[in-house]
Amino acid sequence: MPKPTFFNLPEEKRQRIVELATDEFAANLYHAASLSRIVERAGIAKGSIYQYFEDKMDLYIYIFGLAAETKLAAIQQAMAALGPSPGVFDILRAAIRAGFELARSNPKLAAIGMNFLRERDPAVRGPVLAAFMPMGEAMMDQWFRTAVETGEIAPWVEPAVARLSYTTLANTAMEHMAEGHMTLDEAARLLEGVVDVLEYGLRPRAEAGGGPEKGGRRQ
Amino acid sequence: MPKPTFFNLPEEKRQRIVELATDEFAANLYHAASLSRIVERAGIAKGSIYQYFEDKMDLYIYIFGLAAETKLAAIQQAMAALGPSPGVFDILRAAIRAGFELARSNPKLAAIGMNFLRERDPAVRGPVLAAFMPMGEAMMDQWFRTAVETGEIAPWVEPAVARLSYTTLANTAMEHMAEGHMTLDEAARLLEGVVDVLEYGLRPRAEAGGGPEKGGRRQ
Amino acid sequence: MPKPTFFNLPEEKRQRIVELATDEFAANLYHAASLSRIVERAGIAKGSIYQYFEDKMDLYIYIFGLAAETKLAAIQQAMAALGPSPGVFDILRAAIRAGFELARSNPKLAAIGMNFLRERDPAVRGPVLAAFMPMGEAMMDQWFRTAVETGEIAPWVEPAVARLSYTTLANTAMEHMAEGHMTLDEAARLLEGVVDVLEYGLRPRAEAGGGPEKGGRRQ
Amino acid sequence: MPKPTFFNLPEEKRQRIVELATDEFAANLYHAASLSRIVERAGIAKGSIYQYFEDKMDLYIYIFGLAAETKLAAIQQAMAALGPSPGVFDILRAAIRAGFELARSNPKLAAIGMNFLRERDPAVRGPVLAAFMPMGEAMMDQWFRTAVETGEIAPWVEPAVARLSYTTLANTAMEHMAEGHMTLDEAARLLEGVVDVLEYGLRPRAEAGGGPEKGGRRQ
DNA sequence: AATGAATGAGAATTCATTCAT
DNA sequence: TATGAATGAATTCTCATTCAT
Repeated sequence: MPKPTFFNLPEEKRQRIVELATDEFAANLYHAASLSRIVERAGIAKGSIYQYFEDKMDLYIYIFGLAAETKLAAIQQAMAALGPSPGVFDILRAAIRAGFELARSNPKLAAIGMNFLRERDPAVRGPVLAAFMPMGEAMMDQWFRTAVETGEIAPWVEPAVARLSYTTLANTAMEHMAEGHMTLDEAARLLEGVVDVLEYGLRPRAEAGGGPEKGGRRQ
Repeated sequence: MPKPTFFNLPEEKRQRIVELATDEFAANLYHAASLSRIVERAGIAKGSIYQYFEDKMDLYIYIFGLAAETKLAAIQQAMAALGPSPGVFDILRAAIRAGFELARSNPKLAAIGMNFLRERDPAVRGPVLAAFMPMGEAMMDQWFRTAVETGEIAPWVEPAVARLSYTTLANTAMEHMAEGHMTLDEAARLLEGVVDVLEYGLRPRAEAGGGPEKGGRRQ
Repeated sequence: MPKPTFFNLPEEKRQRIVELATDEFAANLYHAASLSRIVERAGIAKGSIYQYFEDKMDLYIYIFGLAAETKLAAIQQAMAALGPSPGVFDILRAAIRAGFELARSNPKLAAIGMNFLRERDPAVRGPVLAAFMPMGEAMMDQWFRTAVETGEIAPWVEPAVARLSYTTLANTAMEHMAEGHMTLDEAARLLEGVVDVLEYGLRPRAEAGGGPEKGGRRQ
Repeated sequence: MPKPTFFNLPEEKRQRIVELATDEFAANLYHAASLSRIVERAGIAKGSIYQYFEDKMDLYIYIFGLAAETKLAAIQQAMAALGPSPGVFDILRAAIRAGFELARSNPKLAAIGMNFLRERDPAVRGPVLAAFMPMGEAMMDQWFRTAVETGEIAPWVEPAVARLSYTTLANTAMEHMAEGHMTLDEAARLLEGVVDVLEYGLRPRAEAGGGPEKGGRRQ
């Protein structure tokens, strides 16, 4: 959490710091990101950043949070347009569109999220997950849990697993796109195609057994 | 490629170096891994590691190669047991089982592969891909291409995208497991479930249009 | 170019760093000069020198520039005393005297220039020449070009070659002196003698052919 | 001096070592030259070079000596063709031609000499000069001394200075050429032109005073 | 006599963090 | 509250030389 000092800063200066820190964490994983570069580009004193934030991690969590908030807001707005009690696959499609919209309008915010999903060091993942798990993972798990309850998807689908799969695939598609292998439109359509597949594959089937024959959780 | 010096080393010493380097690259992405730590733990002089390898990347590629070889061998053995001309989804299931088997018997080797999939720096990805692409990506792309030709999956499925999706999902599941959230059996069964879904979702359908050709929504 | 930090340093400290760096580059060619030694002698932390300069080359160019400026100022002052439109050989004699004056009053500054003339690595020569060519080589070439135009020296004398010869000879004489084989006065007189010879030898001659046009022998 | 071991080596192996060491010292000044590279390319064991030579300097002096011998032989052969009691300027021209001939036929040997003339570290210059001074400098000094005695050049010309000037100019021209700014022929002709200038400038003049007006040694 | 593995000092450079002003 | 200089440990890599086999 930033120190009070940070919020006493003139708006413009605070903005500049946020912006340049965002740039840095969008372009590099945590350890490769450099505080020195941030303060240098922001034109502030090296020591000042420690007046505003406890340390590098504190700054990172703050920046990550801003990106997460923005994305969450976009998703919730998209969901609000879906009407009452939308299906989980409609939610997913809406979330995808919202996510890609954000990636188009603000690629750096999106990059911060993508980078985090690549983060490996537990010393980095831990604090961030601790801070944001409820906001991200918990929300999605709820979607799937509901979908199972409403019978929209088969009962053998585990929420955490579905969420992880969706997240992973979405991130992969966005990176594939960010690396220039696809246009944003192609990536979005592709991912909606994946949802189609999931929708088709995950829905309860008429077959006896209530799940895929050879795998899945049958206990 | 290691220098000849390395292969002239007493078996035991060579083993120790491989093991400690494997530990290091299993626990850290490339840049976070430290040659200094490796030599320190191995109890050899700073300069000695450069008697064995050209540089850090040379060592990394060697260690990565050992992991890749082991994994490839396991996969090919599993495929050999499938009988003649197996379907792509049977291959995937076999590969998954083999991969998870390896992760059980040698979690560090598996971790090296998982870490690479998180690698972001092109200066790291590039040389490794150059060295191992034929062995990994090219092989998988071929599976999917064949499956399209044999009509096993729908023609709108792009090999590279399918491969990326599969790889990413498998990696995520393995990491999920490696972090202790699932037992190995659970993870394996889960992933086979995903393949079930894919098999069901990707196969050519009788409906008009034959699939999400543009990836668009059909509702 | 030094970083602003460097110029904010207390005068005394800045002086000490300049002095010790000058010592180091006066005593060693670029690659043999050691930043570690400089910081050690200066009693500052290893990392501090990078607060002041971008890198080793940045420091070297700065130190070289100080030496070059000093020498140039001395030469221009000497030239100013020559009266209007002096002949090229008068200029050379003045430059020699000024250079040797400098070598007497500040042998280390002179040594830096002499060392550069011994430098072989293009990675060292390149950046320095790029920064100082106009100040050094271009200026001298102009002297000789003018001298050809005014008919003071024969038209078959190429500016670049004349400049190179003069520079090399002057450098050799100064080094010879710096090594204690001659007194400064002896060296200066000697070099003026060389200029005499050149003046006599290079001037347009009455003989047919006007000089060694092809550089060939005439006997 | 090489150890006896070296001369017991099979001819071919000895040749290879000499050749590759020559390459290395032709391409780099002493400190930049790497024993490691030499033994690596020669395909001999690192330790072996220490069976043949005391240390790096011992090897360098040996290689330098071979180059010096070759050059000296070429010069003496050229001088032998001059007939009895040749003039000093004819000797110089012959020496120049011989030197450039050698640079054409064996650029590496020539490069070793050129590099030495750029050497700065007294720890390098010292031992080499001690070993070869009589062979090189003493010989040339004798030429000029004789020329003064025979009245061929003016008495105010000091042998050591004339030798240094000649050496320096010749080296500069050869380097200029080696860097591709001149063809070998152009360089040779240019240098003979310089000798012309020297011949013209250094010869005893009719003027009173017996030397150049403003400079020269008048004691 | 030959080998070649081992050594360790030394090189340049980067970094997050501290602290006196 | 802001500054920005100072820190020193850490990084990868190179080198001439030694020494047990």
